[in-house]
Amino acid sequence: MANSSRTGLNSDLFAATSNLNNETKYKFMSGLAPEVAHAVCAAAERRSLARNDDLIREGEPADACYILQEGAATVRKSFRGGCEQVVGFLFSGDIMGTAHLRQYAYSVRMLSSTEVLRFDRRAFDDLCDTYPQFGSWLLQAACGELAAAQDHMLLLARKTARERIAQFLLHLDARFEKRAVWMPMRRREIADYLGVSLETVSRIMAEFTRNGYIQTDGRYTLYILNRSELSTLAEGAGH
Amino acid sequence: MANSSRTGLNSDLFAATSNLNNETKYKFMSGLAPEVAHAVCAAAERRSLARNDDLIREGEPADACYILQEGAATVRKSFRGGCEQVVGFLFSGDIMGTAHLRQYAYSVRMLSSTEVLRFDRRAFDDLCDTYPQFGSWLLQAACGELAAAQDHMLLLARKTARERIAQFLLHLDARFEKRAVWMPMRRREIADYLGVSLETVSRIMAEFTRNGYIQTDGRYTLYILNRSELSTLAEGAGH
DNA sequence: CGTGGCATTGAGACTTTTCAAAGGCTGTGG
DNA sequence: CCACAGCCTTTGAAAAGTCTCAATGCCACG
Repeated sequence: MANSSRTGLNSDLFAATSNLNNETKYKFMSGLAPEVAHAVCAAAERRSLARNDDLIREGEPADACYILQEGAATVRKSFRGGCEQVVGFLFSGDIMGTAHLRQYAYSVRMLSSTEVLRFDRRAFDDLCDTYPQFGSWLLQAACGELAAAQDHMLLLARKTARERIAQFLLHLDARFEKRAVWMPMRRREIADYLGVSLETVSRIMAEFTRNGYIQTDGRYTLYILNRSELSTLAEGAGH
Repeated sequence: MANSSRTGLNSDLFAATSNLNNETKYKFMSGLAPEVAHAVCAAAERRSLARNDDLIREGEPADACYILQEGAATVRKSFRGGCEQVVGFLFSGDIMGTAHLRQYAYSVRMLSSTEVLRFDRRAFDDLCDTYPQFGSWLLQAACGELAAAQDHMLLLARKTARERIAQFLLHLDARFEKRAVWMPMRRREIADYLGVSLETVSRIMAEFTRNGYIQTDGRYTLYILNRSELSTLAEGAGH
């Protein structure tokens, strides 16, 4: 199920370079000079987590950063005290926990069993000071995430439910080179992320299936049958 | 109209330190060591712009970064080819144009006459390499913006029009220390930013005025009369 | 093989949008 | 300095899309 060729969410950087430099131990570090990559690896500690484990909890002291090595996760923010809202999905290569304050600004909960690299915050800051290249690499990644966040805001602010779901499915598809798209998240989580009700997600995916745009195989596997029609829908035909 | 005590949008960093270190030439640089701040200033070039000028255009080569010194601006992304969508507002202290790619990912259009500091991209990168502290300061700012973007996603994904507008007005209010809130943007731009129609903005602001929560004086000036009631509304009473 | 969570489907209700028209402010030109 | 023109805002009524509530069905896991 887990698939090592997935590239990161919100990370054009990783996607652009993921086929190069496979000599480096971890693909997400391609782009860094070998000695920098080596120093970064040396500072990391491997950890394994199971589905539904929380790697990071919003509000707790931000004393470590993580890079997702294998698996998938949700980014959540608490909302009106009780509820939690999904504001992003993470896949391998994504960075987690680079807070600008003392506390984490969001929670990260695993969608599958995962492997992460843990960086002690102090060690991480030292790496930035010692290797400016690492710092600017991180800055690039942050700017990329910000750009992705702006795209998502646009989706949330202006698109219809149909457009949102078409775009979401295409994004997932683009992230996997395989024909089958891995969908480890629940309807509830997709709905939260896209700002619609879970019933609407269900209804529109049923509609897409009826129209022959997609096909599902169980809960976790999706096939895109008509990419161009979905693209047209996602861009908002008829506006 | 322009007001030098405004702090930056999306910039808790600036807000937190804006009352300290007034010896430094530009308040947004407090937090940086004096020699770093000096080097940064030396690399900057002042520019003035008028209302409706575009500082940055989406898709053009990203060969400079800017810091907004005085005034206000909108961040825009093109949408369905023709239209533009407002994804953010900028005030003094905010950083613009730190793209992770070769091209700018968004446009920046001025809402008022403004003063900006221009940094040649190469000079900017050199500063990052020479002064790791500057790089991490930028990273912090980027993480802060990302956190703000996530908050905004939450607003767009889950809040009602009434809640969105209440939160928006409170955010504007928090950014100014004065009693009067400066609102240089049009209804259309507020509506885009909040993901509602401009008529809805108008209707709900009229409702807030009827209820005695706010008071407007011309198009550009707003007074918050009942902060606590607006807070309750913004958090979504009754969910 | 049962049980509980998750997904699907339907019908009615509600918020918000769209379309349309009138009113008011702003800034420009005389 | 005043008047006018144009744009922006306000307000109303009807329509559309999405949500909520509710019941049924399916699948995975113990």
